[in-house]
Formats: sequence, structure tokens, C-alpha cells
Amino acid sequence: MKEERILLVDGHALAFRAFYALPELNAPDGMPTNAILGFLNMLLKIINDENPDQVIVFFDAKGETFRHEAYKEYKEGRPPTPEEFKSQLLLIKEIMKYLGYPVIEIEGVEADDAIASVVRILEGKGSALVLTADKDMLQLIRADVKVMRPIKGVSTFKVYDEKTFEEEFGFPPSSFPDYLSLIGDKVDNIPGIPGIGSKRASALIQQYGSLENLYEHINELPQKIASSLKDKKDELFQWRELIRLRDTLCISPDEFKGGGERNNEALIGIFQRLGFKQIPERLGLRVKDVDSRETRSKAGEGEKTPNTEESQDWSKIVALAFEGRGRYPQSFALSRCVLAEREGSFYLLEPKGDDDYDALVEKLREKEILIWGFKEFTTSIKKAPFEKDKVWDGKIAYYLLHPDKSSSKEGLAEIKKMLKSEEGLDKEALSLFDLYGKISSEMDEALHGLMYRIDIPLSVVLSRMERKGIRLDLDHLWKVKQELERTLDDVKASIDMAAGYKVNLNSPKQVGWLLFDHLGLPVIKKTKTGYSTDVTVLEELSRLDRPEALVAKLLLDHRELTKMLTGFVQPLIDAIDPKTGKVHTTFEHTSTGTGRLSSRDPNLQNLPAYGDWAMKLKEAFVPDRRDGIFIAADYSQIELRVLAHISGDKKLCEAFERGRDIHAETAAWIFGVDTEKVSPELRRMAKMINFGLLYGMTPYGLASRLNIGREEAKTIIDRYFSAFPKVGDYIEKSYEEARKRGYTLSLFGRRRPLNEVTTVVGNSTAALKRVAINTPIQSTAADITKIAMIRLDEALQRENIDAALILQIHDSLICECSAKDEEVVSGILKESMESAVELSVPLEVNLKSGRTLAEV
DNA sequence: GCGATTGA
DNA sequence: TCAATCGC
Repeated sequence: MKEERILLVDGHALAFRAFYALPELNAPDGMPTNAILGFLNMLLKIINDENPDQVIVFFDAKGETFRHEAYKEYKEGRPPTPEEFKSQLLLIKEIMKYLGYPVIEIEGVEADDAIASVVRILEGKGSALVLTADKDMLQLIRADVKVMRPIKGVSTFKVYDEKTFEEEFGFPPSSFPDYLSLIGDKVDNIPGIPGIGSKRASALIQQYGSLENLYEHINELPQKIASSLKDKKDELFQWRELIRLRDTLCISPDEFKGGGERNNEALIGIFQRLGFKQIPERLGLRVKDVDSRETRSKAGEGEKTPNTEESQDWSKIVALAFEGRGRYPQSFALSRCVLAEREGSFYLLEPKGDDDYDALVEKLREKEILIWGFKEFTTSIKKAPFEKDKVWDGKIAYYLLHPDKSSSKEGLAEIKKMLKSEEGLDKEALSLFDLYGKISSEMDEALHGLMYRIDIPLSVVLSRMERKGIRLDLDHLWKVKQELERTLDDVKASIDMAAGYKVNLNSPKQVGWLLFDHLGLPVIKKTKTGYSTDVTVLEELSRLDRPEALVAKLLLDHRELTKMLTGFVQPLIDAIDPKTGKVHTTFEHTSTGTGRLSSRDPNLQNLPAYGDWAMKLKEAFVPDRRDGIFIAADYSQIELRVLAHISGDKKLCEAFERGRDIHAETAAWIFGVDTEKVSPELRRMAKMINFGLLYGMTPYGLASRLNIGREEAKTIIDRYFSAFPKVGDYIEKSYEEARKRGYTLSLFGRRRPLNEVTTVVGNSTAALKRVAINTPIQSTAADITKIAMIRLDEALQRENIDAALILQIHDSLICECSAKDEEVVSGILKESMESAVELSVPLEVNLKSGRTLAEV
């Protein structure tokens, strides 16, 4: 196997050397160029001589480093960096990018530490050449690491390897920091030991090897030297630490491979401006004279560059890949992050404090940002980092195109292939550019609108909700838990007694055996694998007039209690963050086929709503502050209203415009009675039909829910459609249109390709029909709530009101605020939700407030 | 009807 | 993987 050789360039030191070594030189426009010219000459010479397999250029990023913290005098007294140098440094970085060499600057890390880290990681994997002007770096020398330094001017270099180093200094490179700390370093403001110069220091290290050993034998030294050494002992060790390079960063050179391509066009432009002739020649570039532009294009060399064929201004676009650590969301923090530009320059950040985040935000100013997972990134830096319309989120874009794929297995594989994320953040960042190119062209105007106006702004809102969390009263929850456990034990005992046999009540299989084989109860329903024992079956059994019905009754209780305990109480207790005393759910906005949100860890969107136990459970959800309250705002019948709007059915619309009880109204029309005379039973049936409609329920499904015959169900459905003909038309048309288009379409343009719907078992036509009917309605409703959330968030920020959105349950939003703000927050909630969109029917919102979630 | 979660 | 059950 051929060993790779990598050239690591200490850009800052080398350019600085060139700046002072060369006389003042200027471009035609007056721009100083000596550092650029000197630097390029050195770099190109070495590349030419050594022919490395890979080149990486490192620069110091601004910001204090650990050395400043450890030693306040560090680099003190150094004159400020001359402006003429700074401007050249910027251009050097630019040229490096266009040459296709990765440029690495890491906030708060000096270039030589970064190089040291790469050298450490490279150990045993390949050899390295370090090009620097800084003698400190000689400590990096190893069998497979050489260091090259310019001596006198910029044209001659000295190459140090293990052998030449020992020849010159007489001790191994690893002792170099000990040696340097003795003689000091003027440049870094390290004074060294008075009376010890290079000669004596070298002799001492040769003899004793290290500072530690030197102090062991301090009595063997001449009196004078020994006493100044004793005087400065602490400082000396501190200096050595400053001089030692920190190689603890994790930078793998592999991550930068194939980083960028050479951009000849851009290089020619720069060199032309600088008036350079020789450099472009050495690079094989032809610099045209300023006024020969036209002739050249006429000559038509046919040389295409990436930038000319695309209208994108790639320099304004930066890709951001990131990694976080800690539990999501409450303690999730950015651990590493890479910014990449399209030509392959990188900027690495391992943030530690707020300043680092600010620096990152600064870096991103004025840029378009490509990212994967904007919500997660926002959470990791704990604030909205930039203008929302500047963000392009690949995760969202992919989801908008393939809502059913983005959470499935093949979808994941597809993304992995595109992002190559297993190869490191740098590759991931770069591949975002590919993804952007591929996906953007597939997205139509409407999908773009959804991304920029809904899903990306929503990311920020969701991130805030996740981090805020909801407080739980653990004492109360414990009491509920114990009460449940006690009751459950009683129920279990009763079942054992009544059944005369002990089985695992959590196992449907064993329960089935108990009920049907052991007790001989009649089989009501079967599943694919055996007896069905679901609620409807148990309810029917419990109505039977025989003693074994008691077992079914008790089983129903058992089901409810175990669901409560293992499904809600225990998971909630486990989910409480011990530090905050809250639960922090994660809202996924790129996981459902219809565009709804989902909630997990814990799922707070499926808390039981009715019943004593549900209330007891919800009493545990309390406001974060003493005077706090919850305000819940629910859309009334949002999906039916959307159906009314989409279908344009006159009667349905009218019913909503007049603010009627929609289920009673439906019953009146179906069964041909006066609205006032609708019995609760008829209303219940109408309600079932309305829901069934929305879910695309079949006559069979309706029959089983209403516990009526299939024929009867069909009659009712027929009567519904003759009462609301336009709804019937919509249902007829929606599937055909979706099939023709290949995807369903919501009011806001949200799509769902039918052939990607995997959730449907067997992909039967009937199932697809249901999807085609239901998805546009559910998607539209989901988007209305999302818009309301964004508007609410904006309004709360704008009015500077101390209230927080804490929960979304599809058609309901729950806020937390101080009791004294109840009225104003209620007003804003209602207004944000009701005017989120203008449909042909009004949107109505019901409000409720209370001290716990049980009250709202 | 869908999504999430649990337990066997 | 499936059945069951909570929400919408």
C-alpha cells in the first residue's frame, strides 16, 4: 500500500514571514502584495519539489486561545498586525480556496495546534510535511513527520527530520518545548531564564532530557544558574505548557479530501488584478491582458467553468453541517460544526461559550445557508441564528417532496447516499450543495412557499417549545402511580379469582385462551393470528348474561389501568428531566405523510382526554411559575370547515356561517328532521359519519363503529351524499385527480405522492382512495395550525408578552402565561388562530384556561 | 383513517 | 412483527 503524503501549511506564519522578508510591492491598484507573492512562491516551490498527495492550509482564527487564558502576558507587547498584512491574508485565503486547497480556521485555536492535531491523528496512517516559519513546530518531528522552514528570505528551506534535528540540537524533538522554555521566545513574550542561552539550554537538555529531571539534579549545576532556575521554577513549567502544541482536536485530513476543485477563472481574475505574471504561469494559467477579454471569448477556447453555466452566486451560499451532544432537546448543545463553501474551503467550530456562537452567527451574516435539520440546529445553539428566509433546509425540502419517504427506511438510505454523512461533517456539508442542486429543481413554487413561509419559520417556534418544556408535579404523579398500582393489584386478583386461572393479562394470546378456550365464551372477532380481544370484543362479552362476563368487565378495567400506568404515568415520570423538573417533548415536523406534527419522548399529543384517570394524570401538568396559568385554544371542527371550503358545498358552508352545531345540523339533513328535534342518538350517528368522512371510512367501518348493519350504514351514507352533493363530488374527484397528478394536493400546495404511501397495507385502491380523500383535508388543517403558531409566536414577540406556546395537539394550541396576562394572551391566541387564513367559512376558536392541564 | 407507544 | 390503545 502506498503511503499518502500530506502537506500541512502554517499559512499565517508563512505569510507573515514573507511580509517582513520581502520589500514593499504593490499591485497596479496600490494593493500591497509582498506577503501574497512571497507566500505563493514558497508554497508552489514546496509543492513542486515534494509533490504531496494532499495539501491543507491552516490559519489562525481570531479569538482568544487557551494560551491567553493561561498566561496573560502571552503575545503581549506585540505591535498590532499591520493593515497591509491583514488585507493580504484575506486574499491568500481566497487564492487557496480557488486553488482547491482546503482552508482551515478554527475559532479559538491557533493554526499550529490544529496542525499538531492532524499530525497526531495521522500517526501510522501516512506521513506529513509541515511547512511553517515557526520554530516551535519542530517539536512535531517524528519518523514520519518532517518540518520545513524557510531560512533567509523565501527561497531556501531547511528540512528537519529526526536525524537533522538531533544533529543540530543534540536531543530528541519531544524535548524541544523544555529547551525553548529555558531560552524563551521574544515573539510570544516568554522571557526565558536569565543567563541561559541556546548553548547552555541545549547542553542542559542533552544531559537531563526534561525540566523535571533537571530540577532533580539542580544541585549539580553552578550556583548562579541553579538559583535563577529555582526562582523561576513555576513560570518555567507554565511556559513549557504554552510552547507545547495542543494536539487534542479531532481533525481528520480524510474529511477534506476532494474538498474542492481549482477555479481557474477566479484565479486568473485575482492574479490579473494583482499584476502577477509568474505565478499564473507556474500554475499553467494564461492571464489575458485587460483589454483582450473580447478577443478571447471570440476565439472561444470552449473552456467551461462551473460558475458560468449556472446563475447561482455560490459565494453567497454556505453549507452548514453540525453535531450536537447532550439529551435532545433540553441539554442538546452544538459540539462541532463545519461551514463549507462550494469551492471547498472549510471553517471548523467547536463552540464553548456564547462568544463562539456569536462568532458563528457573524460568519453566517449575509449568507444563504444550506443545512440539514434547521430545527435541531436552532435547538443546539439555543436561539434563532439568522434570518429565516436565508435558510434552506434539506431535511424539510426532502420531506416536502417525499413526506412518506423521509421517515421510512428507503428514504433514509436515499438521504444517506446523498449526504454521505458517515464520512464526516465536512463531506456532509459539501454534499448539501449537491442535494441543494438536485432537490431545488424538483420543487415547485408552492413547495418553496411552504418551506420558506411555514416549515422553516415553524422550526424556530418548535425549537423554543421543545426547550421550554412543561413542568410536572412529580409528587402528584407518584400518588397517581401508587393509586393505579393498588387498583391494578385488586383488579388482577379479582380476575384470577373469577377466572380461576392465572395468565399474563398483557398478552392478547393468553387472554384469548383464557376467555375463549378456558371459559368457553363465544368468539366475536378474529385477528390474523388468533382471537381478537380488543375493547369492542370485551365490551360485547361483558354485556353477556353469564357469570364469565365479569372477567371481560374486569379485563376492560385492567386494560384501562395498565394503559394509564405503563402508557402514560410511568413514561412521564421517566421523561422528567431531573435538572429542570420538566418534560421536553420533541416535535417532529418532517415525519408524517400529511404534514401534521408528531410528538415523542414523551408523546404529549396522545394524553388521555376523558375520564377520572385522565383528569388525575393531567393535573400533574402545571405551569412553570407560581402565578402561571394554561390557556388552551381549540379550532372548532377545523377539518370539516376545510372540507366545506374545498368542496364548496353550500349547505355545509351555510351551517358553519350561521355558527350551528354541525353534527346536529348534519343529522337534521340526513334524517330529515328539524335541527331542534335531533335526538342525542341521531347526533351521535351524524358525528360518526362526519368523522368517518374525514378519515375516508368505508360503509363497513361506519357500520362497526355505529354497531349497525352494513346495509343500514350504506343507506345513511347515501342519504348524507344526497344532502351534501358537493361533498360527494369532492370525494369522487379527489382520487381521480390525485391519481392523474400522481400526488394529492392541499390548499397550500403540500403534496403527497400516492405511490410512496407505504403506511397503507397492501396499497389497495380502496386504501389509496382514503388517502386521496383525507390527505388534502388533513394537510390543509395542519398547515392552518402551523401558520397560526408562527403568527402567534410573532405576535408574542412583537408585543413583548411574557407567554410561551408549550403544546400543539393538531387543532389546539396551549400557552402558558402569568394569570394577570390571561386576557391579552387569550386575545392574541384567538386572533392569531382565527385569522391564520381566510376560508370561505369562518374559523372558530374556543378558549379555556386553568391552573393545570386537567382544567383546559 | 394516521402516528406514537408499549409489551409479548 | 403484531395487537392494542391513546390522541386527532
